[in-house]
Amino acid sequence: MPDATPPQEKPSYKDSLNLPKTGFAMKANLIQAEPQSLKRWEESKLFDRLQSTRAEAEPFVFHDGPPYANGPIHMGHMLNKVLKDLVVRGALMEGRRVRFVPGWDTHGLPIEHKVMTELHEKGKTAKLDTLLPEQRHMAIRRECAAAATKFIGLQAEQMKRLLTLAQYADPYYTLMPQYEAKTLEVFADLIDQGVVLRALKPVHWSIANKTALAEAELEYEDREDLSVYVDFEAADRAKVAAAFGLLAEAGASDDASDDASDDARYLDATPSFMIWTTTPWTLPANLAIAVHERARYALVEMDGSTTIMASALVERVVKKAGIEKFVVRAEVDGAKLVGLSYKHPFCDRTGRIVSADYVTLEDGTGLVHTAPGHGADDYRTGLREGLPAYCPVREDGTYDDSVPMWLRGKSIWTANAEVAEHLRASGHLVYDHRFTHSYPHDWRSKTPVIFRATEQWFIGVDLPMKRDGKSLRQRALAAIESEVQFTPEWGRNRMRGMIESRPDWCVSRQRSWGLPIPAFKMQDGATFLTAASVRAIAKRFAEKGSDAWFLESPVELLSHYEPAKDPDAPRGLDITTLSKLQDIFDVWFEAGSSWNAVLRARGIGYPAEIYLEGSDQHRGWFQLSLLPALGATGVPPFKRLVTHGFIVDKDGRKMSKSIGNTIDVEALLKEYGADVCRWWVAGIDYENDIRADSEFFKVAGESYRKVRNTIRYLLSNLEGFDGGECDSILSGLAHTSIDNWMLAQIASTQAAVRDAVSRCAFREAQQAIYTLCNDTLSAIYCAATKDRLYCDGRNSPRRRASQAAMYTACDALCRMLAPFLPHTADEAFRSLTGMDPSNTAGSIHLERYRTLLYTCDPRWSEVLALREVVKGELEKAKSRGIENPLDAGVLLPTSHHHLEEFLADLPDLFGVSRVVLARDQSAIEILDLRAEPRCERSWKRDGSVRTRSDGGLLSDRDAQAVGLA
RNA sequence: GGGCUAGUAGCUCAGUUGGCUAGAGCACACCCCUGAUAAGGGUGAGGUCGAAGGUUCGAGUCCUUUCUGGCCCA
Repeated sequence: MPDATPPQEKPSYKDSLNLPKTGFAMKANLIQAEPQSLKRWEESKLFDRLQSTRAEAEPFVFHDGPPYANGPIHMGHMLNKVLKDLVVRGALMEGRRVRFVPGWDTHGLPIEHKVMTELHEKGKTAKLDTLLPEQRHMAIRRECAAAATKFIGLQAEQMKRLLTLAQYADPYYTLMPQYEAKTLEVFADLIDQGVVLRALKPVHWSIANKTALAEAELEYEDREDLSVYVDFEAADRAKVAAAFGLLAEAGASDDASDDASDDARYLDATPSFMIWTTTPWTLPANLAIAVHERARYALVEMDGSTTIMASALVERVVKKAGIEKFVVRAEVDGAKLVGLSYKHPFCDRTGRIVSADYVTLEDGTGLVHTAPGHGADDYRTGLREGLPAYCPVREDGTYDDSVPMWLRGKSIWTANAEVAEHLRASGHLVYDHRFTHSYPHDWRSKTPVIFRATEQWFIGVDLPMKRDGKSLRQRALAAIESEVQFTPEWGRNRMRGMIESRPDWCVSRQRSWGLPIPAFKMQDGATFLTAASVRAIAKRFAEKGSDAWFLESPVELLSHYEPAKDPDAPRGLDITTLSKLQDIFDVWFEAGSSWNAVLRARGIGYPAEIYLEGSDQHRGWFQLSLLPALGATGVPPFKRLVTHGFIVDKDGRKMSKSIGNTIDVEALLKEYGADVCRWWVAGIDYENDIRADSEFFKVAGESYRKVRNTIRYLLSNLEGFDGGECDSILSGLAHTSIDNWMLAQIASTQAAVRDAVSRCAFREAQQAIYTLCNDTLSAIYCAATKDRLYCDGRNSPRRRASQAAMYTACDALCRMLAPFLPHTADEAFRSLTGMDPSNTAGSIHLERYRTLLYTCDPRWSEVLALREVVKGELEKAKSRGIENPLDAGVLLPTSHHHLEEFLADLPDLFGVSRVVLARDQSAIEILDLRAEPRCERSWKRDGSVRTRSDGGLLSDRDAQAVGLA
């Protein structure tokens, strides 16, 4: 049955309210909107305008470490680039002039190896090998340059998509002629300081291709080799005896008795040191035997000979050699053996026992054959012991004339057996056998690789520099100690340790894809390289690029060189007879010269305030920038080093493609947008490992939405409000008003954010902003002022004051958020200031922080504490049926009467209808107002509600607002 | 194997020089609001501080050992 009487028409006041309204959408739609912001900034030349409008501003020198251009960006790049952008944009908001030039590392083996692999797969390497060396270099270099350029383009687009602000129109690449020239100038400065030297160092060497190889070019394959146990006769029996606490021979001691039992005290045969090696061909280069100082060594008598080896290995060795009887005469720590000497079994020299901590007791004899010219460990030991990197093997794998006659000119591979036979014949061979092991091979020729000492260029870290006689190591340690700040602080220890223990820096490589070391060979075989000649070549490279090294003659290359003006020019120098050497620089030397090639060459400033990279760069870019810079300028290139950790998966394990736990940056950007990704980065504790999982970005997205919604709410209450009126309205604000309290919170938060950002404590800044949005604004201020904004007359002073406060808050929030959320902050700012879409020039990113001087009454902490207590009481009152706070009133006891000045705002602050300072009240009491009339417009029961002339139940305030006095 | 570093609620993190019942936020549960509404507010539960031992009146904090990760070397 249809209802006969229609529902009674009640007066509806909804239309008379000032309800929120804004064009700022709740849904961010970042995926579509961000590219539009990006386009607007690009078209309005935001970066350029920031340079020109701040020409006079205090510069902030910040420098980009060049990532390697060999693939799309990954999570590590995203982390690094966003952190850097927070630094850049943070400084911009402080009003600084920031010219951040993005850079790329373009030379080096990874690209060359990739290119060579591709050429190999296409069957083009054979053709390459038919070319003359310089043509071959050029062919490879052209391919490498194309590959590097391709990846730079890809990475730059991805970095821009992360909304990072940098001089993308004019980046730096290490392959640019100007950059190459500036790198050479650093090298020339180091030559001037006297720290560049040429010395031997073992490298992986392919005999088949007569070339040095890098680790990445090795393939490990099984190979059968000859393994030999060899006795090296001690040079001085007495000293060995003494080391083992024995006497050298019977009667050597005056007080020796004739007692036959004392035979045990005598060592009457000359003992040998037994070594083991799987490369008998390196025995001619043996210069030392290494022992471990803390390992035990035994003096063993067996089959008529006396031999020294590690105690732990005696049984195994004896068993292998098939020796039946043996006696351990004495034992001693390796430390006691250090310094003893021995006779080389077939070369006319003695060697000595040295200490090395890489000696293990897993294989062999515990005494390690050491040939500094043929092994990496051996070389290091040799450096420490002052032994030369002696290498009697020529580049074709044959011995030179420094070895005994019977080996000269022989190939090392045939020498393996011959050496063993020779040792057997002379009685030095204890045991030999053939065995199969994993051995490095040249990836191209598939032939076994050897370690062979070759001439290399070094930067000596212990040589005194001309400037002040200090070495690079001394200067670097001093800089780390007191001239550079570290974030986190432990970076200082880490880097100090690395500098203390680092060897000379080998800066030469035998490759194609890199900056040539501009050294020449003179007719007499001497090397020609002076500071002046390097500077002359630098000029030439600046004009022609470093390809000139492979395309031009020495005369052309040295066209800017004037021997007469070069005090270091060698006597009898004849440029026309020079030949070019073919080494290139370690890519780290190029990257490590960027402070000169970018900061100084472009007039940006020196040194940089901050270098910010992953913690792996303590050994990499940081250290290898510090050393050249200290050499060339005497001053560290950075005032502060900030490092971040590595991205690991949600279980804390490193990300790798093979495990399949990587996160694709491109996919993240497509799903969440850059602002959310940046919000995630801003919130992480970047100093340590950073766990990442796609789920975490959902959380960041939620947090972002909270901030966005708070801004949206502020904007929605500012419809038609003119921000220009803020100052005049707020100047009359009562010190005890909630508006003033909120503005004081904005001011202190902004101060905290600025401080945190300047310290790169982005997480701290982000949390302060989030708390401001979530607590101060959303939960407290906006909830409290909702009533006056909605229900007061549109132009009531109370409403206008809150609008002015909200405008100021929103404006400040945009500025605080600008570094973190470049798109959202700009979108909000443009909405706040009423910018037309056609206005493409205006942007938050041209602004800076505004000084906010608001402070609030100190009693506010009491008021807020009271609010917490009241919330608790209201919660309890729910059990009495008072579930809606607007059904409640609050009686405040006498003890709170000193808060009378705050009374006007207290009902709104508590969310209740009425607050009364009661007389003779001892405790807070919640009043049940449900029996009182409820205003049909504001839903408050404030005691003034009564029926008005239109028939509606309204409070006085609401009646006035709708014009019903 | 060495240097540096981390391990606190399901998750992300705070916890000054050792000092009250170890704090936030998110997520979760319950409630309110329905005039920020694919929003907003309130309340609550949740931790033997990686493990073991030690110093101390008292240890998340200091010492030793150890386990599990990370970066860089070897």
